[in-house]
Amino acid sequence: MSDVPAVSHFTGGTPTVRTRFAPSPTGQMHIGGFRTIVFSWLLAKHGNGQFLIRVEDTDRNRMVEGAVENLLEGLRWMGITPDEGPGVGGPVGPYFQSQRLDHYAYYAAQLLASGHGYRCFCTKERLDELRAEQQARHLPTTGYDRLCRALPQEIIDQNLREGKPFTVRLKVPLDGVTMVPDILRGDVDFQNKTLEDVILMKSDGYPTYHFANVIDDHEMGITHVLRGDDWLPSAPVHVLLYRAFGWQMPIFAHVPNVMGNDGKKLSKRHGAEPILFYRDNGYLPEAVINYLSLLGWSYDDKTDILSVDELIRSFSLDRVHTSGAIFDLERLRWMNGVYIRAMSLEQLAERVLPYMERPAAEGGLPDTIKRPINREMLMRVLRLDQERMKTLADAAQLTAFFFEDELAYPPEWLIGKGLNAAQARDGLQRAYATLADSPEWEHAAMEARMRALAEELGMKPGPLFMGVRVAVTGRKETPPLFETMEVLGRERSLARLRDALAKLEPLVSAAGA
RNA sequence: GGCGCAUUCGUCUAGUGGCCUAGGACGCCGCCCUCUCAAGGCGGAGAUCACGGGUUCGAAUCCCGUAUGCGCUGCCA
Repeated sequence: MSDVPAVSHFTGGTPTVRTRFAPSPTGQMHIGGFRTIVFSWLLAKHGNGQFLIRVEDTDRNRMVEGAVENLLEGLRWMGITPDEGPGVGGPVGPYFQSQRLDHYAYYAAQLLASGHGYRCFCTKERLDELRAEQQARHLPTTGYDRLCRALPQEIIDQNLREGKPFTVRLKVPLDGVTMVPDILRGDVDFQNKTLEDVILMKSDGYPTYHFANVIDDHEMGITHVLRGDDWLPSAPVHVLLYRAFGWQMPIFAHVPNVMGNDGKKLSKRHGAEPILFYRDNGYLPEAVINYLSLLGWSYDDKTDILSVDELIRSFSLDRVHTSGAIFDLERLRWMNGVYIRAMSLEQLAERVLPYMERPAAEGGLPDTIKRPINREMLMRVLRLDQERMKTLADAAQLTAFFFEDELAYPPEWLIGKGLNAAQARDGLQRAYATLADSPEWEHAAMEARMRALAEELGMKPGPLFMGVRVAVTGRKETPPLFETMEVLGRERSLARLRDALAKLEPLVSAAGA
């Protein structure tokens, strides 16, 4: 226990920025956590440094299967590649705290020896009772009553001989002030008497967050600790620990939390979707990063679209502010649309294809449509629908009629505004004839002929076109009609018009009767 | 209850003593474009800068107090 563990302290030559994100694998990461990841990553990359992942798996009861893989998958999707961490390794590993137990034991012993820590033999039961009583009496100070802080050595020895389990607590100064230097908020002072003798080592030999994070950040050469501001209240404990070890502190930046619509910290309960939800729903990682980067940070007073390169180039802590931000899905959707519109058709086709080809139950095209989707056809379709998409997942709904064989829609839709059934039928009939006669299946020519037809019939183009639109697409909202028909092709368009005529006939009879 | 942090349009934000009768963006509304829906263009509503006191010739910006919100108060992280 007293041997120095085989650590490789970070000894990177030139001064550099090293940041980390330290998730505990207790569930799915949501977008709030990823905002902190984005900040940490951008800061590291901006400073030409490293960003690492360290898994804080010190709570054996709350471990969730697959949580680490899930996080890694989210990172991969976002295009954020940790320089060190699970899966990639690195010079200061291991990057799982459960594999660093010897480090914590070593430093715990050191703390015990130096008198900065002490063994606590109190049972969980006693602590629970203590807490219950404190709460019942509404005492101004809660927390451990420091019973074991001054245990006589004989008792300690005896307890040890008897094999009584113990925790190691930090011996917090009883008075004075501990200052937490936070680069975003300035110095935050805490009266030591309001601090608790927190547990550093649990009785199972695992460290608590307070202990492990300090040791690991030190050993891993972390220069900037970015974490949610919910950590600020326990930061003085960490400061005390750095001081007890005589280590230089990293720069602390307690970034504001991301909140849900209700103004409360984002959590599973507040509609905080796991990050992969956004992937599955057709959001682009570059848009998500852009959006997230602007939650608590800003570039200037007018810029809101920034590429990852631009973000890396311009990100800095002094433009991070300190109040919480509510996650606004509408704004993300808008931004996602901006990115979609900026893509080339080839890129868009490439990226949208997997979304369209997945099963209908997962949001893809109707299962009756054969996969794979014809690439060339897809590009022609996407040219028309690109500006109508907010997410990649929208494509299936938007474009399905281009690929379907049978259209289903209420026949009444075929009757344009201000028309009766017979007029609509006649218009459709003439439209069919006109289009069937078109020597070339080209949108401008078709439009010219159809406008002439409208004039001849004494109809407004709008209602006439609407009937054709519904006939050909089964929708009331589509891309420009004639370009749509051009893409759809002569045969299919005319066939759909014939079907529409058949559907309309009963309505005409009904109206006449 | 104790401790801490925060507080500019509904939302994200700009603003670090005079350029602010507070700017941009999302959303909303209207107009234009137009065969529908989008996209785009133009315009509009929307913030007495939480409130109250100071400091100052001058405050969203500095100080104090209050209120409200959020967070922490676990052998969770």
